[in-house]
Amino acid sequence: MTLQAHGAARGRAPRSGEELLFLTDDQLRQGIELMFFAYQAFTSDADRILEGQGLGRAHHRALHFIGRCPGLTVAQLIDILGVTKQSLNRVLRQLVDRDLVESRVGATDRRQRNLFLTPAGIALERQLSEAQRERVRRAWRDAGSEAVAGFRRVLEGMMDPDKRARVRALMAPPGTGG
Amino acid sequence: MTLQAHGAARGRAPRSGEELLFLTDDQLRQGIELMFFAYQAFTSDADRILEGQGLGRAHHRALHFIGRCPGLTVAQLIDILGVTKQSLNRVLRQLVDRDLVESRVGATDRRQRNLFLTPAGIALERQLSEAQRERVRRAWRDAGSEAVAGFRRVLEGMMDPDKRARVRALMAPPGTGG
DNA sequence: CTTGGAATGTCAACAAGGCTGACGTAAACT
DNA sequence: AGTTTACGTCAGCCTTGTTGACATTCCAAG
Repeated sequence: MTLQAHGAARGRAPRSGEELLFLTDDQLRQGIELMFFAYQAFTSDADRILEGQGLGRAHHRALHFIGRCPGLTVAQLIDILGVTKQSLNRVLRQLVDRDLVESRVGATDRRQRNLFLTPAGIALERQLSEAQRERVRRAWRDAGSEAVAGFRRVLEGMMDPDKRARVRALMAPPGTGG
Repeated sequence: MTLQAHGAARGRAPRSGEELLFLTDDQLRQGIELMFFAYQAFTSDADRILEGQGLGRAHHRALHFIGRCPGLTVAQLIDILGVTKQSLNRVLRQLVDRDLVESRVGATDRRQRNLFLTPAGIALERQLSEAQRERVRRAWRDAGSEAVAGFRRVLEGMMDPDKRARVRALMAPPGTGG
């Protein structure tokens, strides 16, 4: 498991100041597996809570982002989640039926629907994300702040640039210039 | 529902030597979202290749780990993937039918099946993981080696300890003591 | 040799959660 | 007035997960 730099030493001209990363296929594969295993563990917490409640991972994701951005529109949520409106709509309808989410007609544009969590929705979302937060909190605490910074940089770098930009714009509330 | 670190400064006794992380709910939530978005991007590459081929993400995962650990048994693969034998068996049968995977009767224990990639399987697995490797490679290169070390530490820390141990044992070939 | 249990394969039925296509409605834009 | 946009919805399909039940094969213990 120890990352051997397999082949010959090639292309090692050191980048000025920065050390050049020597990335073997083996190391990259380990990174890929780490993503898989970490995500598997990461989703297991909320899944456990949701099971038997008639809700699933899809509902959790919707609850999360509605809680995160109260009033966001259906189209925005579709873009974030990367699903079709039909798929999201099924989930959303179930959440509204259970009084976890409220869908209000848009104020300026009345075609739009602005989504909000109800008190019950807020409570469930808190419960769900608390499980995940606890896992992330522990991992971060054990890894240290430098590792956390690296974690963030790498994960951000893995996103598609345009998606990252759109998410940034949505997540950052309007008045986040300073 | 505890968690309001927001307000007063409490529990701030600095850990000796190590800097104490101030983990607000907000920071943790950002970390959670980062996991979601990065994983979303991360899986999209292989998904694109697989679409229309009659294969899906489940097949990719199986191919990956069979390629990684040639000869591993069905039970080991079930443990790695965290699915039922029925679910895995369907995927495996499709892979065998397409001559991407070979299932050999175990040498020592003939109840077991040892799984291997065929040449065609190796080719497909390479193509799939190359897409993912490219994404990871770019993210790592842009982030620098320290960030990569942090990325790894945090993701490893997110895994369940027993799962991590089992995976380590499986992934490290028998003679990886030195 | 018989029997129990472990590892595996397989069939059936079902559910969650994706997808496409088609259609409807209301509101906004031009 | 006509077109486009945002959303809801119905119908049908696919992948991939689940449980339950049962057959097979083989190792190991009695």
